[in-house]
Amino acid sequence: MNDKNAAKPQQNHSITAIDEFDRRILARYQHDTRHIAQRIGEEVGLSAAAVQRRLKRMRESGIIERETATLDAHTLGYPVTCLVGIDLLEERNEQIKAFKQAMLKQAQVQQCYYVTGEYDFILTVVCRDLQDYERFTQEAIMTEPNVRSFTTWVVMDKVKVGTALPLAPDQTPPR
Amino acid sequence: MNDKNAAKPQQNHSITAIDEFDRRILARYQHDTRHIAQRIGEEVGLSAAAVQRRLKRMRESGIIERETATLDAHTLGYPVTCLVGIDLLEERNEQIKAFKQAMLKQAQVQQCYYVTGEYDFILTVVCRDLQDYERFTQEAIMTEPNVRSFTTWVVMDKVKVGTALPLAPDQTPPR
DNA sequence: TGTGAAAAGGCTACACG
DNA sequence: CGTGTAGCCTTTTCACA
Repeated sequence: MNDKNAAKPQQNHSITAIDEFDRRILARYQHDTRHIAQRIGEEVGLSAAAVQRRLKRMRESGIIERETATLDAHTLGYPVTCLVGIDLLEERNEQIKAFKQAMLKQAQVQQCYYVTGEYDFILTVVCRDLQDYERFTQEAIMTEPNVRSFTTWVVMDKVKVGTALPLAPDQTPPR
Repeated sequence: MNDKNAAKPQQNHSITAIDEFDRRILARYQHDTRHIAQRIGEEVGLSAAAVQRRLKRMRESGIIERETATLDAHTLGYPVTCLVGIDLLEERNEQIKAFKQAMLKQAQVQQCYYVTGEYDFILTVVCRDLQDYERFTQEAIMTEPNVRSFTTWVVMDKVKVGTALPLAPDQTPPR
């Protein structure tokens, strides 16, 4: 049992049961996966083994989707981040699907949302400089036959990043 | 009572030196922090100990900023994600700073970018439903005295999430 | 679920190239 | 100077109550 990169054909939404302990575990673990089970256990009032069991179960059930490291984009050569709003010519299923596939293949595209409203897609793109961004738009965006227009917002400050969910319905003290 | 992660007295942003081994380690580790050092070592041609040392060094130097878990927002009660473009009335330093602080306090705000162009800020917000989003806008956005207007894009599909950087897999001649 | 033992992985000291 | 090896320590996992 190794990589299960295969598509998940089903999502056990209804079967997945989360209790208050799980929430309190996740509230800590999502911020720092190196936060060890023993300490989480002390904080939530459970043994380390119980915390491990719950983490394992939540990984298998898909509640924990992945565990990743956030790197310093600046030091690694990508000091510039741009958000891009894209308007397509035709919003037919084929076209949408094709554009999604194209974005998945672009390594510089960090995020890609298919949205309602003024634009069809909104991207987050990292680049080495603005010249690199221009090259990206020419090679990845403007070559897409279905793009009507796009708008760029250059990020001046990443005020908040990450995806920590609000899991704190309460800070009920144990005991 | 062991050595805790003491505060980092210095951050060598500019002096940090990364070689090809580090890049190849990060290329794997950033996608999956449970990818153990021994296997990384086999893949990049280093011993497990060397991989550990390099990971530790990169944590301390700040190249690895944090290690987090991405959770299933849908199952955890936040099935709706909205992107929000915000236009401020005054772009003075005080106002900008105040708005940033306000967004940092909002747990539902996953991401917040201060950008150039058509908007001043672009947010990613998770919510329980559209009614919850409306409440959010009323309580978190419209109460901010400096907001001129805002636009909402509702996410229909998270085509791509996460922040994995393009780390030249094997071919990065010093350029 | 908690407990305690076994297994696995991470961390460090030391010698080598 | 960084690596590999070996050994220790921590963390996770498993069997059982």
